[in-house]
Amino acid sequence: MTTIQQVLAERFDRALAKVYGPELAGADPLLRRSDHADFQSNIALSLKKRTGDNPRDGAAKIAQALDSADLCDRVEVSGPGFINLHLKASFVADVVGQLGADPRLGVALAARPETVVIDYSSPNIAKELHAGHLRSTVIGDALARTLEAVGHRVVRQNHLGDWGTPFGMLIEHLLDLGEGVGDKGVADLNEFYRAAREKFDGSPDFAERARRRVVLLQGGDAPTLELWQRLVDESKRTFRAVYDRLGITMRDGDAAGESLFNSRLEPTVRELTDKGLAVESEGAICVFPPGFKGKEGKPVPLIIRKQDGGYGYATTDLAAIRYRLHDLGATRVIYVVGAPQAQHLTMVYKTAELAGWLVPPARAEHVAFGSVLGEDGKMLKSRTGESVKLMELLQEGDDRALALVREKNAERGEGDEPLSEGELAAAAHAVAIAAIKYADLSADRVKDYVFSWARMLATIGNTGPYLQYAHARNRSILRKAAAQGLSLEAAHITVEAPEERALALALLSFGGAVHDVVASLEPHRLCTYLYDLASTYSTFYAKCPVLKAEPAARASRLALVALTARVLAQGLGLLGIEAPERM
RNA sequence: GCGACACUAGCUCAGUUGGAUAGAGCGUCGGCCUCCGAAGCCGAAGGUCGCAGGUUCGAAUCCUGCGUGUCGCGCCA
Repeated sequence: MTTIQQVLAERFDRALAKVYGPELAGADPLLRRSDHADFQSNIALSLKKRTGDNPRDGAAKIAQALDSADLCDRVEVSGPGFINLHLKASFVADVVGQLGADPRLGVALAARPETVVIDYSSPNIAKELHAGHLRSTVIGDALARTLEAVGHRVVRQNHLGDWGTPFGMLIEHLLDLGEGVGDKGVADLNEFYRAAREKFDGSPDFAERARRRVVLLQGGDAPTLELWQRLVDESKRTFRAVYDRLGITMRDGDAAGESLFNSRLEPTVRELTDKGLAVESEGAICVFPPGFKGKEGKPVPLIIRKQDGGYGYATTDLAAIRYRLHDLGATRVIYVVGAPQAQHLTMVYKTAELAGWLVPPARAEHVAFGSVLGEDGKMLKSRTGESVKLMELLQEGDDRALALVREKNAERGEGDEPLSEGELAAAAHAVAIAAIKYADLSADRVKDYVFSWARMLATIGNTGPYLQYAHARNRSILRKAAAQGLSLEAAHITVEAPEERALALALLSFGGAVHDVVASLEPHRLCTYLYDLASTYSTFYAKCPVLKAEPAARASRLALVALTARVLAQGLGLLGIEAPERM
């Protein structure tokens, strides 16, 4: 389908060619939604330097030359040189009609589909997912869904912490516990890890065994690998349980943990050394990407082989980015990782560039995010000062949401069948997930945010439940219409009332909002859009009766309602949030 | 010491990449259910966009300096 902006932009091209000649025809008309009209063009202001015209005169010339009789009721120059466009209702109606017929709801496919690798979630083996993993998991998943929706090939990568020195103590602890560990000993992973750590710190004997075990593991000793595999499998099982419950699309097959790169570490170091990028320094082998200065102005190293000959995370990260670019064929590599790692990641990219792995159009991007804070303004912790397990967080969400849904269900009016116990539980779960995810996604991700059940579960304001409510209320009308035998298909849409026009224009902005997220990797832009759509719809809902309207208006409004339901459900879906029929 | 990020209404946050009178929500105050789900809608009050310079027709947005806070800066990830 064509968008309003496309149609207008084409007319501006022609007008610019007419006024200033073909060389300016391609200039961006800078079309924006406006408080003073439906759209405004800022083109005349931006052209001042190129044409010499003062913006008001230029705007007048362009407006005069603009062939817009079929699109606009009025085109006027205003302020310092804005061109205000008041669209004809018939034009808006025509385009929103096309939107209704478009299965993609105006979300254009990417002109150039890419292979995009998204590194997100990335928990550690033998530790449970906790609140610290929430943001990466939720944001990464929303981005994965959104990029897929515009036609990119998305490769999820769960960069599990499944290798390295901690596994010495974990395996020895597993051996100490003996048989039957699969069903009991590892069940509480946090406790398992804590106990292993305690022994490691407390017993030199145990610590020595652990160190020897690490050597066996890295040497590929079969019995050791078997034990390691048991830990990995058990951990993955708990990850899967959390992902399922939270509605995360990461699957077992997406696991690409540190162990995957074990065999590539030595070749990676060799390649970097051969290329002259890595040098010996203080007994270690390091890359010093230019432009990074630390204490006392000394260059900051990426240590790719430690003094003791071992490899650290820098080597793994380099092997991983090489794998993603070369083996997976990515042209876009996205890291959904906390903001504190910004410098480290930049150094990795720089090194990958110098090594000739990361070359345009391929690029690597850090989707940085801030911390989840408790109500005390510090990092979210449980009462006992430990990290909050995601599973427990999700349970609390379900409990709180169930109380909320139950309370609202009791207030239901006549003719509105109460929800069954099963429906209540399902709705509560959907609401809880919406609350948690939306709170995480709706603000600029680089800032910290305070985790507050009261705020995220609020039924008014910019929250997940508010959007779900708008959708559910909307679906209620459609159910009633269907029960009356009214058709939602192929209705001729008209936009007469201002609320209808506002709703139509809001619906038409969906594709743009989705592509904003694709470009910026900032899901909150879609949230802001959806909240605006839901608000606009709520106003329409209050002012424009649907089922009680005259047949022609009723059919048109029903089509708008149906379209709104689709956009809300689709938009929430891109964020990983369900839109229940009833709640 | 060097660097990154943040700072917008009492609180929580937007601000379409330099455009018109800086917008929402919460909270406060005041209206709206004989009418499609009031988990809603409408209205009011509320601002030195951290501070100071600069760039230009125009700056919350770009540049410089400063302040406050958070986080990094060699063998953890």
